[in-house]
Amino acid sequence: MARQYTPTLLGYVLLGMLNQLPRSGYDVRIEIETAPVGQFSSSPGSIYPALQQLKKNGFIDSEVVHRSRLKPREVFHVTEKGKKALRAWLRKRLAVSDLRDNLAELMLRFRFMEDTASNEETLRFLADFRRKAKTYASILNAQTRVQAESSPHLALSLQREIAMVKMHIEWAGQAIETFEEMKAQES
Amino acid sequence: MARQYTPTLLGYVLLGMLNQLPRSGYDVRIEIETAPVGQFSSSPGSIYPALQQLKKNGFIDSEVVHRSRLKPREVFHVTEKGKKALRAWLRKRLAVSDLRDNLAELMLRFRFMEDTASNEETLRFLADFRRKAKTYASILNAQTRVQAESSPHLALSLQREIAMVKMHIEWAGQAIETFEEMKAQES
DNA sequence: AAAAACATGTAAGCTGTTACATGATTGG
DNA sequence: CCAATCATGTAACAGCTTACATGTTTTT
Repeated sequence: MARQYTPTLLGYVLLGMLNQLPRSGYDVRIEIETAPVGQFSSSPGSIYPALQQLKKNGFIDSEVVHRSRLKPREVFHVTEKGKKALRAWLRKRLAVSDLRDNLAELMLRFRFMEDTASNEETLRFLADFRRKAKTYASILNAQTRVQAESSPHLALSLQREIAMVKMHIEWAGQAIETFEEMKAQES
Repeated sequence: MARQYTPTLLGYVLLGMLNQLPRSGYDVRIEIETAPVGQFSSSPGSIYPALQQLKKNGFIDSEVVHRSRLKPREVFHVTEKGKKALRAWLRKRLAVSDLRDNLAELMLRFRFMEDTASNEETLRFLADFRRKAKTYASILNAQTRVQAESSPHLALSLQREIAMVKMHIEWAGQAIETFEEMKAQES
């Protein structure tokens, strides 16, 4: 049995995009180029192999479409297996270190929740996010006390990091409010 | 003539660290592991080849040291060529898109300026940083007006991005103050 | 005597990048 | 008919990761 494959970040992004709307590789490239979803290259050498990989592993499937009379396009859509993988990615619990190292990925996850996750699930994500951010904030504050007076460069770097986490705690608070209101209106 | 090699981000970080203090590969690994400078792997397969590459291209050199009686260590130091490359990296002008895609690198540059750059140079960097951040902020504000009412996910993502840039503008302001005071005290 | 820490490396593999290559269709 | 756009791909390479491999010195 071939050992299991897990998509890369780019793979999940493609999964997320195709889950919004089935598309051709070309369409995906255009969107990544114009509405930068992350800092991914939109070059063919980047996108096409990634799509092939996803297809080979059964996360997406494709059908060839002759739209009017243009050259036939290969339109990809997410399979059940792909949807399952996407949902699992979106639901993954956060680590405190993600706040420092994987912010971009967390934000991508948040954005793709729009098409797959319930408001309840989004709220769970945001609550987890805020909690982990608070933990990280206290770690950083402890560091400030320890290093006390170091170089201005180091001190300012730490200050920036702290300001960053604080901002994210506030942001999460606002976001939670937004989604709680939406939940209230549902019932 | 071999086409010229430019260090990768990891390469510059190693250059910066060795510029602070000559070290062995092992010492570098330990520091990257314990005081995370970025999200680099501290594994030997990551660090040693990177050092070899820098050495091969004349950015660093090494001497074998028998410290007391431990196994001989290979201690690396930055050459003139390496220092020149490091300074060039630190001085590189910023692009607006760096604020979105390369924040981590910019902050690494700021930190390594401590050992190489004058306060004047640091101030130039910060001024450039703040200016580019303001440009980016106005771009984001324009986007807000355009998309107006979209999904809460997208709207909140954009809000977060804006809060982030604002925070960085303020941070740069503080940092500029700090370094201007230092400059004043110099004279 | 064994375990932990010191110290350095190699090999295989995956991703993603740039550059190259191809061909169809549409607009001027 | 020529250029631009549509559309898909391959090849070569760089960089990093994990896992493997090896041996020494110090501590227990």
